Amino acid sequence: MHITKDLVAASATPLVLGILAEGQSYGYAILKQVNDLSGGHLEWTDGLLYPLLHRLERLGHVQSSWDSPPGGRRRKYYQITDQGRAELAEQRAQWAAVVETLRGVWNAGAAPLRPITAPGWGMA
Amino acid sequence: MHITKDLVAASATPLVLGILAEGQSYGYAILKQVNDLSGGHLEWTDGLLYPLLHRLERLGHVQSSWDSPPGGRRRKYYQITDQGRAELAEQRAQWAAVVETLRGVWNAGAAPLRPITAPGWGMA
DNA sequence: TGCGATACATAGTAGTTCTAGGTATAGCTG
DNA sequence: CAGCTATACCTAGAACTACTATGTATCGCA
Repeated sequence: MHITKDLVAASATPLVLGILAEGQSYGYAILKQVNDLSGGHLEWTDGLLYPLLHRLERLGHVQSSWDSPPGGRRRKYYQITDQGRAELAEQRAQWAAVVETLRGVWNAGAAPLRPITAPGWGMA
Repeated sequence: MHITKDLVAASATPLVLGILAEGQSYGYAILKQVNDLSGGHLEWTDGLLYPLLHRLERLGHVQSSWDSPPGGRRRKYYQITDQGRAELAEQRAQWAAVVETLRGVWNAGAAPLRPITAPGWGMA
């Protein structure tokens, strides 16, 4: 399944912030993790991720620091900031609102009487 | 709550197709319906909707026909095509995949042991 | 020593989108 | 009937964004 550009764009920031909320990571690892977590549906390239990380840093949502161990490749580790956690909460709320709206439309014809409350979609 | 541009863009097509899947409608009514259904979170302008409807028509997802009753304003009614229904199903599947991925990330730290299967998110 | 994987970066094009403006009419109010 | 608001539709072009293509460098392995 190919995911449309718009959906990829809309989910990119919350995905990265969500991953970093669990612990610091670096570009290449995030890339692999997203491609893995999505079951291969989201096919991110590094050209998508690095500019996004730079933007998040510019906005103050993440911080970076280089790690250059003697016997290994240099990596730029990113960690989420308090401001980034606030942004993540905000994004989750927005996603919840939009998903709720979509479900309202999609379920209107299909199952009008089913009372639906999905788990895991509460506001952060 | 202000919804980001990207999320608005990503949800616009599935919303319109979803609304038209329940019956034909016209631009102005769709506009009101979306603003209403989203609880005011999605604030669409006509400048967003009309070009979108034109694009959907160009792609063959919807068909339009003018209605100009003697004692009323002219309206351009849109109805979904078979191809449009297929597209809607595809979009639902994509949304399900992305939402699933996001939930995987977001729940990882919060509730690792909860087995989650949301209702209403099956592929069309 | 050559290749694939790891790791990061960005210039510039190619594309999209949203603002701002335009047309027109119905219906209400004074 | 003049003026206003709501209804109803449309689009040019500026303003913005994102993705492709390309570049650098090192490690591990055969």
